[in-house]
Amino acid sequence: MKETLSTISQKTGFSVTTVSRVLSGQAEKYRISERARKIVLEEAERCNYSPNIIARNLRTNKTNTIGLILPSVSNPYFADLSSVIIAEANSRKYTTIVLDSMESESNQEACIATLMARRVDGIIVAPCGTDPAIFEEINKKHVPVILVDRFYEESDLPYVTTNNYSGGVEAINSLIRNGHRNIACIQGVKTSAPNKKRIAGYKAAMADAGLEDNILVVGNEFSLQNGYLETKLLLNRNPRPTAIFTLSNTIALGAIKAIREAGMKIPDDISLIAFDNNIYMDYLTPPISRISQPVEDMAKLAVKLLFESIESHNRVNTKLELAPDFISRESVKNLE
Amino acid sequence: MKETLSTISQKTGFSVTTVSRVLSGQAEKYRISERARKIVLEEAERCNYSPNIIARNLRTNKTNTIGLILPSVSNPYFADLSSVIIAEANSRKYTTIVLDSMESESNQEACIATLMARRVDGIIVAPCGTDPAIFEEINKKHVPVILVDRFYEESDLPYVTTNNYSGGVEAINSLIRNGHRNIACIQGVKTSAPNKKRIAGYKAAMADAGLEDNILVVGNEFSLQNGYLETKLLLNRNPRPTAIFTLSNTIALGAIKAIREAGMKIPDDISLIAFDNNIYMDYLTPPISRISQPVEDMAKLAVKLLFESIESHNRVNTKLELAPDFISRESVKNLE
DNA sequence: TACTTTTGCTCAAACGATTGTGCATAATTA
DNA sequence: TAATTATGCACAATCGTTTGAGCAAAAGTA
Repeated sequence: MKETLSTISQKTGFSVTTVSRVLSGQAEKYRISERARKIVLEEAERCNYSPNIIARNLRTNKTNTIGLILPSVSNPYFADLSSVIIAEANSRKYTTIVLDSMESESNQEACIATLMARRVDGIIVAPCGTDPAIFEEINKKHVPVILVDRFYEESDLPYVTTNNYSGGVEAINSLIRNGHRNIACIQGVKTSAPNKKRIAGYKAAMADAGLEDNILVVGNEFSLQNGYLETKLLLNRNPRPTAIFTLSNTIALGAIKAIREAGMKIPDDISLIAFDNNIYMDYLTPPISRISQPVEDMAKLAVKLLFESIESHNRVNTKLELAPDFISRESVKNLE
Repeated sequence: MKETLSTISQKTGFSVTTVSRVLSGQAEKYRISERARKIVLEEAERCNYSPNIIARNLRTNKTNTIGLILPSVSNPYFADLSSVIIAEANSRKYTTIVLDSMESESNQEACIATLMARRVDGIIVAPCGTDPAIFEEINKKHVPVILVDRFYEESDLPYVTTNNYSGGVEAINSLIRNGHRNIACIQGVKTSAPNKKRIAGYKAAMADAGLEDNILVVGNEFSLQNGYLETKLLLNRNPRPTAIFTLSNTIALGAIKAIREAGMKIPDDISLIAFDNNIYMDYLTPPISRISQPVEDMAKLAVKLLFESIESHNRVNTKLELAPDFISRESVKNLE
């Protein structure tokens, strides 16, 4: 492990330059003789040489590393996302540094500082907060930034997200088709763009059906607890909603907990539709109807955009919305 | 961002050395005057200086980075583990590189090569495969290695894991207390130590109850599909087991799927107990009795051990088994 | 006044790679 | 044979930081 170009140079008698060129595959370009190549390669093999990437990074001013900032690494949705991103980056010979902002803007700033100090070649982020300024500056002056899942509507930062509006519309329309009129929605972080779009879809679909007066949006966090508490309150309302639309998988679990505690059954006593997809949702009783985000496609596209940007040394300004899938299960009662 | 010690040196008139010492908090130690400190700090502030960590790493031969290799980044169990490890490392000013071996030894070797080339200061790994040699060599010659979850019985590499044996015993005893005699077990990767220990616990508890003849172990993968297929077969056996013990959460989901397809109900027609804990298990119908691993404690201890090793420049040889929790729910029928 | 100690700072090497340029020698051509 | 071109390699600078050693000038002491 103490093997360097210099030690190989000494062993073989060739200069560090020559050794470097052979080992970095530039032998052809710099006309290194077959003989020299062979000797150098054999010595490198023998001593198990592994180039010091730190030194290379310093010299080339490239780290072959990307940064990934997520609001919650352990959330299954983001765990899936990171899994795909890590794999995609890896297939391009890049390493990923995953950081957790824990839904806090100050943590997020610390994450950014870490990534900038480590001179990553690009950043993929599901941002928290409402101010795009810091990412815009980085994107303009330093390294490319691609937003994923969450984005800033007023900014021209590139992003890949689900078509959250149509997801909201689809969810509500399916409820309306089943005769529901009194549909409540439990939201997550109010200021996040996906949340806003889903709410917009919900409201538009309700309005289209002439149900403006029944619009009811509660909650403020993408968490189980939020789902639980808000559902408790919803179940006490008069009239009680016949259906609940939860804007995340965690909120859905909280809602289920509250519904059970009230001794009620899904879908007989109340219907439920959720955003997000997780395999376990099919194993709940009943399986939950849901709006599934194309996580793998989103992750792959985000990486693709990032590398376009890195390799071209230009910024992209692509904004992509991928269509969600509606997965119909048995958590919605037909009231007609 | 093009700000370096050298540019600050030029602006302020102090040498690069002095600037470096002020900015790295060594002013006291090297008797830099208050006046000089102030000037340098102000200039650094003004131009928004951020040290080039790559250069620092090269010079100090430390990267303040640890590597984490997992068999499946998206598996909720490992997602939880990585979340805690990332946070713990971060609180010690370390960055984590997460890599996915995808349960393949050749991938695992590639991961190791990546981490060594990047000169991480230490490695935490839930290894796959049965050969500890490569990790032993790294641990001996290069950087400290701590195993987590999975480990090698014959090796003296340090590890933190669950007491999988007692977990197996507890699961089976609880079934036996409920009158079960015909208990099948669906395992994961046969060669992994946790799997072996769980099986050993299962067999010991069965034997203690005089049920050697009823011992039945099937399966070979920590996956939903394995759980599904093996359960299909188990349900066709004669006599059919009255209870199934699945060695992971994914296997449990597969078992549930097969049981449902057969038109059977848990626990009325068959009982189920699983290894691993996930919040959604409480929301299944019925909630699943399970052996919960202390993921957070394991992660924190693994990080603690790693840093002991890094900071002391010595290897630790601690081997820790943490007691699992038995979470009793309604997936087990009392046959008596 | 002369010597010692402290203060405040700089020099220059080092970490390990990459890379533009240059220089012999060998091979080719005229 | 002389001029030209091709071949094969090495020199030395560079990336931005850290750090042991050293050296004036200022302050303290005798």
